[in-house]
Amino acid sequence: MSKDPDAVWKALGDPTRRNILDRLSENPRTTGDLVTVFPDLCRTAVMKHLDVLQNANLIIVKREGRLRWNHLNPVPIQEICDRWVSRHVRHLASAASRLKAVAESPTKNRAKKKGLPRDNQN
Amino acid sequence: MSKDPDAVWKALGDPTRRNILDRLSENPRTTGDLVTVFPDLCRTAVMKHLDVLQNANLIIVKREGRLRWNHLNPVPIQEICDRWVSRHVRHLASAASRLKAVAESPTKNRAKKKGLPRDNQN
DNA sequence: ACAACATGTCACCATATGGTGACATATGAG
DNA sequence: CTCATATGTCACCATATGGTGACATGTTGT
Repeated sequence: MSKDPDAVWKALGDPTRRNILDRLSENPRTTGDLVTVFPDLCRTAVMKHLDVLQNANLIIVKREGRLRWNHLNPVPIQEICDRWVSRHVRHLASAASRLKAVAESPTKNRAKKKGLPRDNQN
Repeated sequence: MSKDPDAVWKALGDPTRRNILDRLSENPRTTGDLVTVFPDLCRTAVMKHLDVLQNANLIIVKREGRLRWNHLNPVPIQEICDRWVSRHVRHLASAASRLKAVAESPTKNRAKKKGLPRDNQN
């Protein structure tokens, strides 16, 4: 369903948009309602953010008369998280232990290049 | 450890930086090595990305002589994912089922405003 | 029908961002 | 010591981005 992870990550990179998604995760809201949530922003700014979210498939928009209802679509978020975690969980673990080893051995104790627990860098 | 989730999310919003993290999750690499991974980018561009990642605490930098080693710090990623998931898992579930209900009931069948499974919009 | 309400669209703007080349500095190798 | 290697720093640039106000369009309520 999420065609473009890049668009999803990019959309999540902005705090206002994450805040919008927070609100929508509680219940759907009309655009006008969301505008009141951000009194420091003008309406069109909020609409722009919603546009980004819609293009990233993070929200589903339903028009009812003059009301535009915005619904959270949780699937892309779950997808990128799952994908990220499944890709990295073993790597994350080994990276963490490696990081721990680096942190615990002072730099000056290192041999020149031999015996380092590092893989080929080239 | 991750002082600023905004910085983490923002850092993850860029595909090059996510790619860098992918590589570092396998094993640490020197800056020069990472530069060779992105032959389409000039060195300083890669360094800029690493700077963003470092400022977001997503990598730990260790200087060894003229080599700069970059290590993945998996903690902030795990933190924002955990926080995001824990905050939204129940909301995500209810939002998903609500979305499903919206998708399954044609718009014109809706009563005016009464009986809608929506909460107070204000 | 008309006014109020809600949203859509567009042009503009200041700042941010991802990228570049050039110069500088530090370390390593011979 | 000199040269090679690796990185640091800076200024610049084109494009992107988050924001604004104004005008336009569609729907609802009276």
